[in-house]
Amino acid sequence: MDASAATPAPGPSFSGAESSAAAAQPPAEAPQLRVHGAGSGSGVARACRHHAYSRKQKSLGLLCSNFVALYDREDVEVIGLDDAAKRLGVERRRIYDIVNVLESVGILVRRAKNRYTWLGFGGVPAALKELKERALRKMSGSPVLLSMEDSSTANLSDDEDDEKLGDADEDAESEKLSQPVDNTSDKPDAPSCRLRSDHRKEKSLGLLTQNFVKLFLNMEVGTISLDEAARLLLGEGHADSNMRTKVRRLYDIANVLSSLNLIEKTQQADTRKPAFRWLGQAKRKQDNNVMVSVPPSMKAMPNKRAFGTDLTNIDNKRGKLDSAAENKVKLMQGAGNIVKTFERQLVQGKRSDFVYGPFHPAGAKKHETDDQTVKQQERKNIQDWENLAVSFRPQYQNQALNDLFGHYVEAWKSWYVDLTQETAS
DNA sequence: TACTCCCGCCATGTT
DNA sequence: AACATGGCGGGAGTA
Repeated sequence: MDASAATPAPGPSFSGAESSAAAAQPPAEAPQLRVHGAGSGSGVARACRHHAYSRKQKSLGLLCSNFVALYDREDVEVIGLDDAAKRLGVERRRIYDIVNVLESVGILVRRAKNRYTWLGFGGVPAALKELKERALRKMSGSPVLLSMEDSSTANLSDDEDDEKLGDADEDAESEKLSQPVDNTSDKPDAPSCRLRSDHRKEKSLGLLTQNFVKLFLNMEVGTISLDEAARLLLGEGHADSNMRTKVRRLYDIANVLSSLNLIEKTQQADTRKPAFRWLGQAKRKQDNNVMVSVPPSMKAMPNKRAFGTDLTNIDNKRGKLDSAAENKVKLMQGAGNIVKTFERQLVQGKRSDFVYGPFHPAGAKKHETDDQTVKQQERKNIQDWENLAVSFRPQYQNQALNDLFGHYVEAWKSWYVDLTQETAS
């Protein structure tokens, strides 16, 4: 049976039926699970009672918080997906989402089918470190700042997999971060090169999560909007549909990461555009949400959307599309994007929340954008770029990076010039 | 209206 | 074949 079967159908559903009635019920001592709400303890929880269907109560972020609340305890070791789904009153499918993200940041590990081991927040630093290192490693061997391991993914467009089959790009998802215990090595014929199936994994939520995180870890991007992130991860020249899908996934991921306090939602000071800022301090979120114990089956709400009967993906052709436009993503372009983000922050100076990374360029003061002429500003910006170039470069420890940076600077500059010309016209 | 993002169909992978 | 995973995108809630 599939997810739907595990779905606590509206109504009784939770009758226990399961092995241990105990397990079936949110354990009394179990941490309280929360429900989003404007604080008024009353309303929200009950809300569902009255067809006040609230999306927020079902958000992945909240689910994640509850998941963590449920398992972040000493005595927890093994986590069963079914059990989790049951306790949290959601369908299995959602648990996969959560678990994939959590695994990506080292909070748990998949041990076997249906079985995960809780590592806790203590596992995060190491996971992040590993991510960062991996990216750096890759960086030195690839022309793009951000590990392209997956960005390539999409670029290779959805159908011409294999292009990167034997690629030296090894690890990519290969390690999928974990999987230590089972499989991996046991693959019957453990082909040394990637399987076509990897193609699928390349788009996994877990991998996407890691790359999203890397964006922060390596780029020192203070904040980034999901569009930007998607663009960076995808590379230029992608069908809108691709973009939209990626962004959707990023929303999912961002919500989970937010609930872990790894990132936080803010706004790009200038554009007002929603964006996320890296916090890096994974921990249980302590918001003032109402604490209520989650009813065994939260799905009791009448499904406004009448799912299940819906024929959504009719004609769906999963792998399709993308007329595979230009699969060849210009690496420099990728870099250019990264820069754009960075540059925008610099240029617009309004970004009070921009945080430079460890290699904070001494000369890159954030200039306050008052009302002086744009021209002046532009001139100044260009200069800043130069300063940046100087102050940045020495920071790189390895030569490859160093050279690499040179390219970027050039690209940035030319990009910037283009931009200003464009705007001028 | 645009932005968010839940939901579950169904392809793909595993046993 | 049955079951486990999880990509994906429609379209409903929210702002």
